[in-house]
Amino acid sequence: MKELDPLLHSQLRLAVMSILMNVEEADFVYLKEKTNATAGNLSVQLDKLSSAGYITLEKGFVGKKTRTVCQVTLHGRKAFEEYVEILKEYLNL
Amino acid sequence: MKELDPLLHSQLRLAVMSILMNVEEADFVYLKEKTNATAGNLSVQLDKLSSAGYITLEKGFVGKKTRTVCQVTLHGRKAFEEYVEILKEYLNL
DNA sequence: AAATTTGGTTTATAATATAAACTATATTAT
DNA sequence: ATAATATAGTTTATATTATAAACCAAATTT
Repeated sequence: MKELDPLLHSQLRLAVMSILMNVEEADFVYLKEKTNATAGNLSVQLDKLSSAGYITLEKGFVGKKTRTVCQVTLHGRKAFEEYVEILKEYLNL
Repeated sequence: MKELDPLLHSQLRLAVMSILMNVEEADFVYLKEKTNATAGNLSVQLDKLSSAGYITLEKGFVGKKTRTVCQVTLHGRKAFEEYVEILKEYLNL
């Protein structure tokens, strides 16, 4: 049996990636609401995805408020799709 | 987003359940080979699945050698199917 | 201007996965 | 016969991970 990418095989990171696969971009607040994660947890997991090159984090401002915008990269997209393929074998889909 | 059953959302336990969903029963040695897990890890994860009532463990003998036979329970089957349904939402399947 | 909210990050803790060490019996080689 | 190796696991220690709690800085409300 093939290994499931441990970076994606995590509840919250998978949820984030799943959302990002379907939108052009999403900001921290939106992801937090959608996933029901705490800010701390989300922050940590976004950093991991970013460090792996699966997403980009653009930390900017709206007026003087910070705004972190996330986007899935091509690399992240591929990893997600590969993960899905392997998972399908596990789930008999 | 719905929560993914943490008992199933684990590489090894998911692999075990996936195998057990497709066979009448499987023993420790078979599961170990199929999953490439170490004996220690497999032992621990089988106990967790068993404690949750997702599988049964029948520890018997073949001659004088121990043999642990595993089977998925109805409860386990339901949990697995529910898990798959929720996961599908994550994966857009 | 004090209190609260917003948008996060950092750090401490709890939970999990994993491997290493161990036990008991069985088999093989000397 | 007995020493060495293999088989079938379990127990325990450790590394990794996830999560929450505590914190920070700026903005908003009272």
